[in-house]
Amino acid sequence: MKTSLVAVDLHGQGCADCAVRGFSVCASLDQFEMREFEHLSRRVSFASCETVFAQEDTSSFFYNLLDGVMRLYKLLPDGRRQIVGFVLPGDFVGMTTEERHGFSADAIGPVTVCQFAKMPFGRFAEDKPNLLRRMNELAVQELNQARDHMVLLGRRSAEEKVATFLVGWRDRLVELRGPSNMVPLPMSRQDIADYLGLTIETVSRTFTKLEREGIIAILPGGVSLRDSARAEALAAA
Amino acid sequence: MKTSLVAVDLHGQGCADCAVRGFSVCASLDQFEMREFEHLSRRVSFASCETVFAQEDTSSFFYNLLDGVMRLYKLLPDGRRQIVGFVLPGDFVGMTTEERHGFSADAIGPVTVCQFAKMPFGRFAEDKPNLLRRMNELAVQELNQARDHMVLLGRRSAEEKVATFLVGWRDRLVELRGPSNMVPLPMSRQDIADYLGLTIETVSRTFTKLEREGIIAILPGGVSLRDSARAEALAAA
DNA sequence: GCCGGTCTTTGATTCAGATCAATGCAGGTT
DNA sequence: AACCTGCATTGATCTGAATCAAAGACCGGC
Repeated sequence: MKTSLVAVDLHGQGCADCAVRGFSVCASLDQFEMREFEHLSRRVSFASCETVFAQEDTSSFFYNLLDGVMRLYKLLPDGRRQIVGFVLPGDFVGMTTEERHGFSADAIGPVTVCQFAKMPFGRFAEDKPNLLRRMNELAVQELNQARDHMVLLGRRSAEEKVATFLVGWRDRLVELRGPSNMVPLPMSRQDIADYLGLTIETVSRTFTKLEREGIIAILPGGVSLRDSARAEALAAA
Repeated sequence: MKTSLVAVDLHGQGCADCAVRGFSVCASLDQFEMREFEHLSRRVSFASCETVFAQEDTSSFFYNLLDGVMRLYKLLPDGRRQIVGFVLPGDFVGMTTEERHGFSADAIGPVTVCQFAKMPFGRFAEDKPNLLRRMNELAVQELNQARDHMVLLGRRSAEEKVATFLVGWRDRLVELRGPSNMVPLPMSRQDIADYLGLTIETVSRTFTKLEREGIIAILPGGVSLRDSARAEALAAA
């Protein structure tokens, strides 16, 4: 009886009641596969700012974000940082065939993940075309996002960068939580700067500029998109 | 007899003698699968500067580069261009589940590709875990490259960008053609600029600077890495 | 409420890289 | 050889964002 309880706890209350069940890789599994899959996973929580995995770590786990927000980033030897993405619930992280992750992930605020050991996951996925196709789909999606971000980093002005970020972040939240022009920003200004290839001062000044222009209102913990048409125009431009 | 000849021609002299057979997605197929696969593909050639597919095109084909070099790029409405990658023989291009490509590809010099119609390819791949896993591997590899490039675009100086590009391009050529410090650059300075998020003038000045410092020698059609240790140091920094 | 820390905003100044403007330099054509 | 034409290089100048330097603002802990 005790073992069973522990097991349930370790495997995280099962997938049946999982908030991200319909998204992520799980969406591709039928109920029998799901049952088996359940035993490969483990729910793990991290406190704010804790590191889930680091650049140089051996990549022994995959993660499915259940709750909270994470940042993924790469560090240069001299400490310069580039954030390569923010992770929201339902996102799948750490997919790789390489020995090491190549980037770090840490929690922005408290976070709960569904963790899979790489090896058993690999064995499970090996002969499941549905799951493999789904993983492909997700990888390709991420690749498209990455390419869009390259355009932003290489060819856009500070104002365009910030507007694009705000619109993009809002759109992701809308998909997750439904429409709203209030855009919570759990990450710091420094995080935003490191995501957009700017300095914290430039991000701050650009926020102020967008507010002066009536495009946004700066609120504690986020912004409100006052004139999303103009913000979107800046983002598309 | 005639039909057979035409078919052989259309399907491109078969896969058996294909130069990139051991690389790309093909590496995951056994000889029987290869036989079937052969009939899905068609060799197509493009002249220098011809467009293989455009950003807004419906993505009806995948491509496997057999010979030549291509550039992949995204255009902003106002004409700013970001090159998201250069393609060398063996590289697989156009993998996507989206309706449209989202980026353009054109030939730098004459090019030959192995072209697959998306639909029959999809049906063929559907239940082949080996092939699906291989495609995953390739997608993840590209994603890692894309993330490295984000760091370059967002956080590195002009000199570091150029050095990183030269070292990275040399390494890809070494893998393909064996070791050499002579680095042919089939793309124009403008292409390099649009890849690195710089202007053509800055690229040119940086080449000159690297030459003055004794790190490279500028030759017609390329450069020679005179001091690859120092170039690599700049690239890693 | 007050204190000490961290994060954000604002201001002054600098600088790397962009822009503007020639000039140089091949490869092809007549 | 003389003349294009499309790169590539070099020079002069400008500017957007970085850097340097203070203030504010916003906590959480007593």
